[in-house]
Amino acid sequence: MTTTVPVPDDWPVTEEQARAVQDALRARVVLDEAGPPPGTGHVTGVDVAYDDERDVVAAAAVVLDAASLDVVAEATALGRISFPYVPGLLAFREIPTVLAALDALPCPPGLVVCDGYGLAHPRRFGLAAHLGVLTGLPTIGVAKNPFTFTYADPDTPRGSSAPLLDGTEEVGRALRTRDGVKPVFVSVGHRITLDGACAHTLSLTPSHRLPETTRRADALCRRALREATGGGGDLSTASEAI
DNA sequence: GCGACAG
DNA sequence: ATCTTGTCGC
Repeated sequence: MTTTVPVPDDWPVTEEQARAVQDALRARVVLDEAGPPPGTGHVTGVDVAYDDERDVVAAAAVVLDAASLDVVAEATALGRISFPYVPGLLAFREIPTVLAALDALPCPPGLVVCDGYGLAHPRRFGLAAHLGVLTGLPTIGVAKNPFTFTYADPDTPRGSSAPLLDGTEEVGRALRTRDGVKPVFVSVGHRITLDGACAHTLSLTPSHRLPETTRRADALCRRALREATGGGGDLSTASEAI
């Protein structure tokens, strides 16, 4: 079942308002917890796909058994685009629909793995940190690009890593998940350590560069978007359906 | 001022 | 993110 969600009435409209929300919420990030042990319990991937023309967002949450990486549960949600894409403000574009997908799950999500950053962010409050504070769940961010940050190329073998730096501050880690393949960029979201976040990322990448959580969530939200728009029906009825 | 910039 | 063909490789 795909649930539908409106943009909250108090959602920020300007970039200035959005930055103020980040500055207010970032004090609530919890950084003194070890986080769940890798390979146990549930791990949930969340991702979002867009159709800017029709103003539709589809989000997916896919729960995996952390040990087997089998799919335990999944949910999707549809919404309207709640904010334009602005580097540093990605969370305001994704969070309402992602929260709806998480709420629609029939079981606890456990650790949530986001497609993007946590503390590796201009104001140390990226998508994963924001989602963690709003849900209270442990979260990590695994991004495909280094954003504005710098890093030295990790050694060739899978498991090698190098600090992801904002100047001299380590805000995350460039982590090699496959031999000789471009690393992913891991950062803490909420209620977990950076070492824990990297251990989970390696546990979720037995055969691909990106975590299985991200891969499953990406495939599911694209399918949900296709079925809501691309599938059949004209543009107006597709929008009315939301 | 200009360019870069998670998704 | 999204627009897009064929192609190399596990």
